[in-house]
Amino acid sequence: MELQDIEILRRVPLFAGLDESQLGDLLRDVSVRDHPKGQLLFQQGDTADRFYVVLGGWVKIFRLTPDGDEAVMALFARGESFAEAAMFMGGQFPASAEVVEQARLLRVESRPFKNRLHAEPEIAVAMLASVSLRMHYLVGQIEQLQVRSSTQRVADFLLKLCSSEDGPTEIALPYDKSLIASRLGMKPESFSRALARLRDLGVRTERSRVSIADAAALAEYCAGGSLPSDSRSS
Amino acid sequence: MELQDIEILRRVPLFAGLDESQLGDLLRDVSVRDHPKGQLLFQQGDTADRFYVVLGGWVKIFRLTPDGDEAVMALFARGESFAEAAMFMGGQFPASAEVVEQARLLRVESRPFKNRLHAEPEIAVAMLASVSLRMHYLVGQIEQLQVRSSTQRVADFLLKLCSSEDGPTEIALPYDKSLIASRLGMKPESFSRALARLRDLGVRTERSRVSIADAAALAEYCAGGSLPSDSRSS
DNA sequence: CGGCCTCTTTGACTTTTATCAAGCGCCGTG
DNA sequence: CACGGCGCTTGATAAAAGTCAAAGAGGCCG
Repeated sequence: MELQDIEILRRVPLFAGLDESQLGDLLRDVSVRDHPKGQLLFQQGDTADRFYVVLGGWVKIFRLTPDGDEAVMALFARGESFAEAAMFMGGQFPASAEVVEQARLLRVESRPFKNRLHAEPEIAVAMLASVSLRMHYLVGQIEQLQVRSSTQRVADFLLKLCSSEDGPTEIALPYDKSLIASRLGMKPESFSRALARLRDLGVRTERSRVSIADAAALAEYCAGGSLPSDSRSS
Repeated sequence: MELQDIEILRRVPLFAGLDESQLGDLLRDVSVRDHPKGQLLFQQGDTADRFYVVLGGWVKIFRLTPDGDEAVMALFARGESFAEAAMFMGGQFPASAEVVEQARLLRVESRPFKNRLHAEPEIAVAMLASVSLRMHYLVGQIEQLQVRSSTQRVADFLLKLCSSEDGPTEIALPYDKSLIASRLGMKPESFSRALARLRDLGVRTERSRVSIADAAALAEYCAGGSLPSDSRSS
């Protein structure tokens, strides 16, 4: 468990509201491990006795259709937790999870975690606080879908992918572009065009490799900046 | 506390995951009251020692700007809870709340509620379960903004307003149309046009009164149906 | 009663994204 | 190595919603 990991944990809604000592207590019972691409974390029907937080890499949640091919239900990236709802409920995992790209995961076991909540109900209350807050925020976002343009969403996605460094980077798309497009709520065509528009900001793509010349410029664009070709600026 | 109230409570994320007896335990410490329009529930800065669930009517959350006029931050309708994040955190309300339209509210006091969570941590775990589940759902909705059209959102809004009866109804808009539009994430012009489009489905509007000839038709349209004028159907 | 102000509606136009269609390139297989 | 499939890109077009502008409708106040 490294310092950088803690910073990421603080951004996970479940843990965001905990104070130093509460977080420390919880972390006594968890493990952090790196997982190779392709590893199966759990399968649909397994006992939901744990949940995970992604510290790096990618994990996909999927189910197998009767036809035998898989339906990807969700993709989780750094800073996101998954399977905690199943764990809290205490049944079985409703889907399977597989590491899509070499991933660093925090694993929280149900037993010690729930024991901790019983011993320190304040932790549960703090979690409810931050999760409630986050939920209201999300509901507001949904109702006012005044969100960002598709190009901004793609830029945001790329930024989350490269390890939050400012300089030039090269990253690998963890998945088919059409799947990424659907995760970002747009059609593959729109995704492709968005990438093309970002070329003006120093984003080159070749196959599944993307090179980013200036992450800071991307970040500024996400935050409301305009594309270089846009003549009008505020 | 009437049977109908319980049904609504079951739809509130915080309570959705509780079993019969857990919910019963919690309800021992709450009160249900009808509030007249205009009543101030709490003011920014008050101690956050309670939260509410809307069983009927409307409540607005607002702050006063330095200029003296109010900025509405949120509107809550039946089936929504508010101020629980502030209560869990235990500080002060960050904004004020006022009854916009004669409202029936469930009021939950912090002290007995938190005592209950301490006594039965299982309740906290169940709440975390359903809130987590809901959060994942919301995140999915946000990422894939393939949501519904603005007209469908308006239809949905109207349905939530009329007390879920099928027959013809007449309802009063609780607020300026431009404010409702912003709550629904669209411009006032789009809201107006959406209402115009719904006329084909038996929705008449006159001032702030809206009459719905056939709620079932509206519901079907929300669920993916098409407008009568749409020639193509699936 | 008249004038003004705000909210609402309507119209014309622009922007954004989906849709339809075609073409390109990589890659595995025969 | 040619073929065919599949994913990706690109172009043209259409639908949806935002923007700008102006007109209509109530309500409030003098």
